[in-house]
Amino acid sequence: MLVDEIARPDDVRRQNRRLVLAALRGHDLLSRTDIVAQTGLSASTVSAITTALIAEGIVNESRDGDVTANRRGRPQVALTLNPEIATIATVELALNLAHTVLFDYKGQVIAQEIRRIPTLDATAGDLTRAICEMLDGLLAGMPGSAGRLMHISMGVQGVTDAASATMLWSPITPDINVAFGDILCARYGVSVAVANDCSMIAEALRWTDPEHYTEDFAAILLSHGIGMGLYLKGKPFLGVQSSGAEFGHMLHVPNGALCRCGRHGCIEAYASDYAILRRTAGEDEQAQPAQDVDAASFNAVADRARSRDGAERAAFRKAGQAIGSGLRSLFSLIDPVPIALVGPGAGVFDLIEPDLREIVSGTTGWGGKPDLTIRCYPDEHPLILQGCMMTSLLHLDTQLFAPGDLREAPLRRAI
Amino acid sequence: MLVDEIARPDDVRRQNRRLVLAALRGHDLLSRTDIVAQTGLSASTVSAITTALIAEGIVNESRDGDVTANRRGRPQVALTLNPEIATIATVELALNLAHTVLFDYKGQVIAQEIRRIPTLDATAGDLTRAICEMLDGLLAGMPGSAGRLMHISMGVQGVTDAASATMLWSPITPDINVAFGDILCARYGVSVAVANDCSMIAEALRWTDPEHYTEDFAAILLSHGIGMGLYLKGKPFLGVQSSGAEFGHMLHVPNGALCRCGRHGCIEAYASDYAILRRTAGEDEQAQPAQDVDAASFNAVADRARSRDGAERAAFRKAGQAIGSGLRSLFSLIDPVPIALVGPGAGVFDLIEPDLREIVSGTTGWGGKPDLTIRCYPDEHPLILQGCMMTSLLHLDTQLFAPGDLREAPLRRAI
DNA sequence: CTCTTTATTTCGAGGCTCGAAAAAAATAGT
DNA sequence: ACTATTTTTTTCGAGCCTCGAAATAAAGAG
Repeated sequence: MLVDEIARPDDVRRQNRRLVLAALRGHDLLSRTDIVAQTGLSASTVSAITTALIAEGIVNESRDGDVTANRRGRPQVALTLNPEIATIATVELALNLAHTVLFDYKGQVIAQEIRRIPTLDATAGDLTRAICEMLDGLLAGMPGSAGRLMHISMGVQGVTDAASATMLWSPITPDINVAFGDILCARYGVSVAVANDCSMIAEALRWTDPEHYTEDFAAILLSHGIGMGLYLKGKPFLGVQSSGAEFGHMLHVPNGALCRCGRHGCIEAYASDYAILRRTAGEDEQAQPAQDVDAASFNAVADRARSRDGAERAAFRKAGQAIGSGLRSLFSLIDPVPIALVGPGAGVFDLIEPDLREIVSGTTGWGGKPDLTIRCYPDEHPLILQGCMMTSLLHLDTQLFAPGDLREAPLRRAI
Repeated sequence: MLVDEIARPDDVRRQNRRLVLAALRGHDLLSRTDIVAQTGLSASTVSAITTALIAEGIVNESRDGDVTANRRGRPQVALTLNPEIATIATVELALNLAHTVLFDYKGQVIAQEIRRIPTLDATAGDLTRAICEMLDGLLAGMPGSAGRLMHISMGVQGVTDAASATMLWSPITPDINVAFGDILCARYGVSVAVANDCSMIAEALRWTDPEHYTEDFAAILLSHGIGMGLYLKGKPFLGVQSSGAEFGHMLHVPNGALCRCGRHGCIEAYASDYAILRRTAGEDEQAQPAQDVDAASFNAVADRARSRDGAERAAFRKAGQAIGSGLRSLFSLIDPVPIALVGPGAGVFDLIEPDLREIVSGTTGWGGKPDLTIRCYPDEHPLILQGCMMTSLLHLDTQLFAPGDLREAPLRRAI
């Protein structure tokens, strides 16, 4: 109905606990006084909240890390998140690749495994079996951490539904509607978040570079496919059905080139690696997209594009136009925001930048700000990993470690 | 910083008051028991809140409107918003038209004036002068209401910045960056909301037809220009700089037809009335857009398009393709949502629907739901009016009538 | 005129935040 | 060595809030 949520007195405490945990998450070592300064809460409230957090084992006093030594007055005692209160696991699933990691509550790596899997020929069963094998192995190797597993975050290439923690469609495997969330939840008894890898990248950027990526920004992954992770008003923007912002499948040319999604004219059909190679090879726009493009041949094409003005350079220019066209439409809807380009395509930004900027320029027709900030991150994997980690840790901070819920078993998957 | 907002105990009461007022706003006559059922609050809390609201004069007990007559037990006493506690004013500013209305707190019209103004030749000063004259006249005619004026909402054609309550650019007048908010705020001493007319339409739909327009939907105005009002997750979506979702200026054809905004290839340059007439007249795509298109000639073209297959019909088909192309991109970003088409363009929907649907079809490449709901509302003015009204009333409900703030003078403009 | 039924208010318990005062724990000065 | 000063942290009481239970109010039914 129209009724929003009803507020209860203890919601206040929940919210302020979140604030304290967020402060601690951002700064590792903080005294109570620091927390007062950061959050704006009163000293009494911070005292009450921190004593509770310490009693529950979520936060530790760390005497050795003395923040302010040799000053007059009672010394501050530094607080820090207790790394051993929880373990989380992350899974990155990409083309021919699965990467699982175990982290502690402070975000330090406990153990990890990278495995090459022929995903194009793998069924949903194959994939889940491999992932579970890997997780089982990690947990078995770290018996101390196994019992403390509290959340799993998964970043996958493809279209996901966050609400049902399902991978709806992915270019890396023929199977569709794979309910990774339910499967992993059933096996490990913890809540599971499944999201598009681009959402994870956005999450990572927000935490690693809060200077530049604060309230509103977009991370665009230029790789095998074209995806986007979007932050609006300081919150991750997932689509209405929470299948994410499919930047790569905005329409660039009506009835244009064949896209891997089966439709025609998508941005991806001009700007992804397969699109660039298809054009470079002189194939028809309607030719079936390659399922896999290896980095070597992509880089070879980029090198040729840089050395001489030919079909290669033209293909990258087309890519720049496609992305620029998408950005122009995106900016019409949500106003210009800082853009992060991530993945192999970011490594060849010099080849696409001029055309991209030409199309985007004059975004605001009535004379608004025309400047466009773009930063490039050629390697997407560390960002995906970190995004998964932050997703899990933030889930613990906000959901699980809210008062009262602490001891309840997390039976359902996460939002 | 990263810190969200800090919660205090009285925030709880504020939120729950909002809930009670929202229930009353939606149902006119409600007993305390009804409110308990609607909101989920306890009877004690509802009792406490309603007695406070009655004491402050915001709510009235209405004995005559007996909800449940002739039943056993103590009869329920109906509560209703007190229409006389506040007056609000709305201003609709469109091409050659200004429409001002005074409403009471229950949303009933007190007085209104419609005035035809040659806006294309009017300066910002002319416009504000006219608006103030009209408002002064209405307030003078209703001496009882004048002192109770508490908010003004303005819906204008063009690009607005809600945060600064400014009209950044508008097709109806040459002047730009007109700070209507500051001007009206200074003159009447109340907070002022200035928004795009399409946002107002969305607001109105949400309240008049909550069945169909709940959490997520878009209202697209097809008229002199092409605009959009968007609701996401039950909240109005204004762009990052809160200049709104400029659907009409998404890119349809790179380097395409000349748009009134000065750029090329915008959807509006194909789908607005001036675009259709330009094409019908056989003019070049790059010809300067007409500043004003009268309804009669537009309808004449539509009639010809219906009667024979010629340039007219082709123009409407182009319009359908442009809108369809925009919808396809929009749906890629935010998933399909119900669409309301509003304004003159909605009256000729039969002419654009086939092409529109053909382009949109297959929106979700991976096999998601393809169904697209479109409803048409040929007359935009009642919706704009109602949207302005609801914006003001909701502002009073949520901001002004929160406890503690009641007697403070509203000196700044609204968000 | 009493009984039953339903609506609303009152009252006490248990939260919460906050400011002021108290306690704790160090350095500085004599 | 011992007191004064300074800074951090905790404790305590006031003033919010919601809620459940009990009390009160106001009808119709018998």
